[in-house]
Amino acid sequence: MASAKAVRAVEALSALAHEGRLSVFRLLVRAGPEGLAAGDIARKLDVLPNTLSANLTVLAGAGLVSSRRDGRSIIYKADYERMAGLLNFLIEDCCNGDASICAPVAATAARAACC
Amino acid sequence: MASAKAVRAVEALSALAHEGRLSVFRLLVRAGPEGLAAGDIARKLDVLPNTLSANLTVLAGAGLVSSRRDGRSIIYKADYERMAGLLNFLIEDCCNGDASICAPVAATAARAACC
DNA sequence: CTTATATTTCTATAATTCTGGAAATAAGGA
DNA sequence: TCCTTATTTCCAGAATTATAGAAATATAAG
Repeated sequence: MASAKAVRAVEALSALAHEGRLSVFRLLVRAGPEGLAAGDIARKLDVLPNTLSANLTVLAGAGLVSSRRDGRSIIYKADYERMAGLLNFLIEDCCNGDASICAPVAATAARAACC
Repeated sequence: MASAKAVRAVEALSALAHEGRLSVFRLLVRAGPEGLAAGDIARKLDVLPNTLSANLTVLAGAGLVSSRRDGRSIIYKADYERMAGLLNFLIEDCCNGDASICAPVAATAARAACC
C-alpha cells in the first residue's frame, strides 16, 4: 500500500545505499552540471568499467543521474532536481506542525541554504 | 577507502531503503519525541511483530531510532539529530562553491526551514 | 577496412537481505 | 505460581543484489 512517492524514494535511497554508488553520485555532484565521462569516473574511483556501468545504470534508473553520448564517451551528470526531491521527501514529514520537534533538521536545512 | 562518515551514511541509507522500514521511520518522525510502542506500530502498519522487530533493529543499528522500555512495552522514537546528520551529509557536497549549481537543493532546504 | 578506445551486455557465482513460523524472554496481573 | 501480553531471537528457505570475466556494441582514427 505504499504510495508511488514512497516507492520512488525507496528506489533513490536503495541506489545511494551502496558505497560504490554513493561515491559515484557524490563525485558527479561535485563535478557539476558538465558531468564526467564514465571512463574518467572509473579512473578516479578505481573501479572496473563493467562494475561502474552497472552502478551507473542503477543510479540512472533511480533518476539520480542522466547521461549523454559525446563521441566515444558517455557523459554522466547528477540530477539536482531529483536529489532535491528526495531531500524534500525526507524532510516533508518531519515537522508536522511542531517546530520544536525538528529543530536539528531545520538547522541543517538552514546551513544548506548558504549556497 | 570509504570514510567512516560515508560508511555511516550508507548504513542509514540502507536502513531507509526499504518500504517497511521507511514507513516505520516516517511514522515515528510524525509521532514526535514521545515515540510509539512497538505494538502500536505493528498495528498501525499491519506488520508481523517479528518482522517489525527486525526492521526496528536495523533502524536502531543505523542510529535512526532509539528505544526505552515502559512496562511490557518498548517505546521507539526517531532520532532527529541523526536524521539531520544524514541530510547534512547528502547536502554537504552539493554546493562546492558554486551556488548556481545546486539551486533546486537550496530551494528545498529553504522550504524545510519553515518549521 | 582494420584497429584502438569506450562502454555496455551477458552470464554465472557469491553474498546479502528478506520473510515468517516457532520458540524464548520479559513484565505485569490474578 | 500461573497466565496473559509484549517483544525479541532463532532459524531456514526464498528472493534479491553484487561482482567480475568474457563477449558484444558503438564510435573514431589511420
